[in-house]
Amino acid sequence: MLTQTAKRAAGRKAAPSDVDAAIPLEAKLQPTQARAQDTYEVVLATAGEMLRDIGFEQLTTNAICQKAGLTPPALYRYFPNKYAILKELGDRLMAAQDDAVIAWIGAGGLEGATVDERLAKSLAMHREIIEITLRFPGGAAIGRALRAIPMLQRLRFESRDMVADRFYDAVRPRYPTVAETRLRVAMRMMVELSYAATEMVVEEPDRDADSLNHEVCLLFALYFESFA
Amino acid sequence: MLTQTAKRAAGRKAAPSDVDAAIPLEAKLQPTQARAQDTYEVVLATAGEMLRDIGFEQLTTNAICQKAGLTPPALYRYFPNKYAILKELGDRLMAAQDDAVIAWIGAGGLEGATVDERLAKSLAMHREIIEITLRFPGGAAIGRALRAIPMLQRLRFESRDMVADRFYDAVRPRYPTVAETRLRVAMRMMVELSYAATEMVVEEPDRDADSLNHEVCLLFALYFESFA
DNA sequence: TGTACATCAGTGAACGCGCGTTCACTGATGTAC
DNA sequence: TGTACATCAGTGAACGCGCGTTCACTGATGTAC
Repeated sequence: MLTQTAKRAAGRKAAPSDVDAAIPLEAKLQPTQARAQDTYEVVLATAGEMLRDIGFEQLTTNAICQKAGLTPPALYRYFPNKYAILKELGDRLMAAQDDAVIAWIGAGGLEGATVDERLAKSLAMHREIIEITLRFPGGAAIGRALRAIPMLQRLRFESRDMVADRFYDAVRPRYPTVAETRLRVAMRMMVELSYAATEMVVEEPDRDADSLNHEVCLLFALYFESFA
Repeated sequence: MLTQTAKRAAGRKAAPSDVDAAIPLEAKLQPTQARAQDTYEVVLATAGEMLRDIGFEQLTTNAICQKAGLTPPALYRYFPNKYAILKELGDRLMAAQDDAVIAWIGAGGLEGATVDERLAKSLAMHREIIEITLRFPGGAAIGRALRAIPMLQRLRFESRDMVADRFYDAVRPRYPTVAETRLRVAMRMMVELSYAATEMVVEEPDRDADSLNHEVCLLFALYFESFA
């Protein structure tokens, strides 16, 4: 059973921009039978947990198989190597976050009569993203892997740039005097720093998580005011 | 020949907070003779370059030795494993950055009569940090490793928290009405997001580097205004 | 509705490679008198 | 100032382990008639 997010991530796999990678990252076969689907999912779920527990450097395909109760050839039926597994996890996490942000923009998250109102909305969104990441098995570790592994960096950049474009589209009409280049750069910076803020909270969730969220949202709210 | 930064990094090594790590990260022996000092440094320099070229996952001690023109036992004389090398590189990069920021605060970087003046000062500092990172062999890759490798994360957190404390000390008298807890959280957030902004620029140095710097500094300048 | 066959899914066992690491040793440098 | 000795620095060669990966195979599921 695929979730909406998983389906979307699967859809991304065919993107031709990945074929130039030296190491293949795409799934070899898509599972067709229900049993195979389970295997595919259990590999990902197990990898996520192990990523959280031991980090992606210690993560090995053999260890995933052992913990998942599979033999290596079963894993290799679907994934050419461990990076393909990380890529799929990364795709799904990014997609889950992106979907939430895009839905939030679509629901008027950026609109609000007063600064306080806009601040409250963005705070709710930040909390939601953190919630999504914490609930995702190995979410924090996947975030780290997306930054650290060169072949996954592109994924992160593409996700960020796409979200930044949506922000641009949403705020463009509101600040007609700001130059396009500047507004685009500003949105890209804001999205990147929002990611960083999310990671900061999920890496140390017991350290002033909500105060941090609050300050981050205030930071951006004041910045947005300056465009008006 | 040790630079100031290197000396300071070496001084940190004795910190007792590291002894509880399962994998030893401390240098086994400090080189005494000049020839040994060269070996120590060439290992670090080579590791930095390779980190930049292939990433820390592909980095192996054997490969470092081969590229550096050494045999493995020479490396193992000083470093117990590859993480110790990464830790030393991380120590040095963090120290170089921290030194610059602390010097900047000490020279009145946070002071200025107008917003524009303060903005110009912080812009100069951000540019300097980026310059330091780009000039450091494998600087961007070391930054990634500091985020991604669990045993190096602490290093990054300690550096960030220390710098945040310095910021706190510097701005505390200026904003007497702001609660201590809040001001500390705010400074920690600001330093973390500054790191993220630096990494954003060094990862994609050709993409609007200076515009990004400018927006980041504006972002923080406006935020600081709100405390007054 | 049952049977035969094709395809899908997963197993058991092992492979070669290269990784981190070490042993026994030689050569270089420093120092005491 | 030279010699003897101690210590420091680095080498050559190899080790065992576990990693990613594959081969030949069995069992499960789906489908045509």
